[in-house]
Amino acid sequence: MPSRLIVSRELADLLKLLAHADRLRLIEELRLGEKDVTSLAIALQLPATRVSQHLALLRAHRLVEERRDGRSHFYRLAHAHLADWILDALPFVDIRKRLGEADHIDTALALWGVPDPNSTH
Amino acid sequence: MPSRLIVSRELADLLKLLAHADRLRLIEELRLGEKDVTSLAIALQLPATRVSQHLALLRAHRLVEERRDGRSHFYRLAHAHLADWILDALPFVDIRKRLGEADHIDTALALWGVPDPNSTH
DNA sequence: TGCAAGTCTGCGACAATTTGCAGGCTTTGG
DNA sequence: CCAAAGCCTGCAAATTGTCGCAGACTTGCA
Repeated sequence: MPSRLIVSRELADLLKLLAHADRLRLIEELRLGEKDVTSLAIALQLPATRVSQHLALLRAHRLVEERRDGRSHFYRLAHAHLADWILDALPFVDIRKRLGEADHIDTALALWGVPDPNSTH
Repeated sequence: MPSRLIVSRELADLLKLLAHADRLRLIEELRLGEKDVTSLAIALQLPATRVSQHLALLRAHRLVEERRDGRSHFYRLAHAHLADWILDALPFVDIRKRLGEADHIDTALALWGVPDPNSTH
């Protein structure tokens, strides 16, 4: 019954794909909608070549989808909730890195334009 | 304002830590409660040394906590919802790997003893 | 047609991770 | 005290991932 092994391998592949600061920022950057490679490169202050390489990886695993318009290639998230799911991991980040700031998580969420859940009910 | 960069790096570190099939299986194995190293090694069919090395990593990032009783070292999840959050990622796994099985996700969940959410309401 | 903008892919050097093995530490039982 | 059980750490080889650069491809425009 190696099914659990197979599933854990697939999950590990997915997490490996996401385990890179630039790719995480790309995904969060696409939270609000599609963007082209140049815009993403400017927003993240990265060379367009590297952005393209990251997007190629995300695309190979079907996490983003591509649309071409003229010379530009626009990318969007294939799963609308992927960016949310990633931010759900913030509580698991080592507490020692969040020192001195009890509302660090909310601050981080606000940085990505996520409304504070504590103020919505 | 490099805060977003810092947060993305912390998240990437966390994901990197989780991006290993053995460590994922360890975490899922601890879902139901604490276990000692030998039990984990037997359950996962891995050499105890490797299990210990994986646990050391998870421990360094405060994802698991250790309790010593005699010669045995028992480990438990530091965050009760970590295992759940990981399984929430199953919908993002490349659809091509889930061929021919529409309820593959539920099957995977059942493999780890998670009750089917579709049958609870 | 020619050229530039925008993006992609291949390749090589460099960096990080994984894994088995050897040895060490602590506890239990005699 | 001594030996074995249970676990941990350090180290080196092998594997894997990253990143910059060079070159290619397509599209828009003159």
